[in-house]
Amino acid sequence: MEQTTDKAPRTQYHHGDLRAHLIETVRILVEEKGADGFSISEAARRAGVSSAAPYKHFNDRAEIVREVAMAGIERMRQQMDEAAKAASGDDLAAITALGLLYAKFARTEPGVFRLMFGLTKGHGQDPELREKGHGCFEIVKREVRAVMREGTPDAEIERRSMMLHMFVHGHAFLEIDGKHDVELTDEQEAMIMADISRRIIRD
Amino acid sequence: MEQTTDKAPRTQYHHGDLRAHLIETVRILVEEKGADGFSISEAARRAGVSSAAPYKHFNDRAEIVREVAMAGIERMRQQMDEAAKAASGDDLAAITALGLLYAKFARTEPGVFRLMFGLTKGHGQDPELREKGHGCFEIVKREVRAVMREGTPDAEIERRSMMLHMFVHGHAFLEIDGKHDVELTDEQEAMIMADISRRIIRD
DNA sequence: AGACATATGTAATAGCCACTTACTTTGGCA
DNA sequence: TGCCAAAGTAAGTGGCTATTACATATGTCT
Repeated sequence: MEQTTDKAPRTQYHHGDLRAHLIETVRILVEEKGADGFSISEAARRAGVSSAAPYKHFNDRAEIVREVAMAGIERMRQQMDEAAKAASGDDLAAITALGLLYAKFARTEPGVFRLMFGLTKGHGQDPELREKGHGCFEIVKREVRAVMREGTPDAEIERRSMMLHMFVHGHAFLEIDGKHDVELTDEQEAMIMADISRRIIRD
Repeated sequence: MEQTTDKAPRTQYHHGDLRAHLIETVRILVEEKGADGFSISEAARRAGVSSAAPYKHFNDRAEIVREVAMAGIERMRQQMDEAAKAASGDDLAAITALGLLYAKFARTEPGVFRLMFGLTKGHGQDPELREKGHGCFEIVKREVRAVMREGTPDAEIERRSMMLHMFVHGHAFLEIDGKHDVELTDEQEAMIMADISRRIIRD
């Protein structure tokens, strides 16, 4: 029925769902070769279409990559939702779990993870990307509020949540960029994440 | 005497010091347009030489960019040295100052800062870059050791230093990528940096 | 001083890429 | 059934990386 095999030519003139297929192909290429290590022509070849075909579905290269980044944020938000739900209530467990998930996502999809952040100049201004990122941060704030004493002002919730985000964000990037002096085992990472959660949340 | 003006053709056949001039030109281009927003041809045009000239001094594009990143790390290390020296002894002041400097460097030279880290696939494996980065981290560890009680094991110094690095690294990237929900004033940043230093160092 | 080797420049070129234009095929719907 | 819009193709433009063959300057040795 569907022709999704890489590099194989189609039997039908029309692809079926070239747009979605290209986004997935580019996602794979981003992981294989990095965000700037592949060409749209290459993605088209893998999809079995001409190099002009992608431009029937996207204005330019940046738009395809942007879709891959958006899908990545969406994926992360879902995983964060699940992780928070699974550990909610247990004091700092949910916050620690969210931090570990952030790092795990970065390790699992380093290419897409990089895309979700440093993409390009002006990338941070894209309102849709911003909103999706905001959605992830809301999950963190919700869990932070849950473990802080009642009456804590919003600004303080925001401040603690930001501090947590800064930490896990730096950890994730240092790890996928191979900048850690010493590699952490999973246990050490879990210990550090629980430790920093306590240090940041508790007075 | 010297012809360094952009886009102007030289009067001499030989440039004088094209290698250094190109590194500086590329540094500027990296800040203006991002690491992948410019071409070596463009740098050559700005330097007033043919598009083939750069390849007399560098094997490929990546090598030029690498030199720019290296110079950036070196610049940051010098600034860290000064910052640590200026505040040393004052309990957590030196550590806070180092954190603030990290963020300030990222704001001042975001293009080069990105280069120094996420550059490309396999970038983290470059031994010379790693060693230079190591030099920066040694400054942090030295200051951490200075404020922790005597007899603290190396592993614990390393652990606290890593935690500090993770935090400031995440803060720097979230800021230059425009991902902070709310912008921090300089005062708020200084407060947060002092706060996290205390939280991470103190038991 | 003269001559040669080497360093450093240029022009021309190959191969790839992003993106456009003009044309073709196909599927859906009136 | 016939027609139109959607989605494909082939061919072309201009730019980029990198190479090759060639030109010119620099310095060193006698």
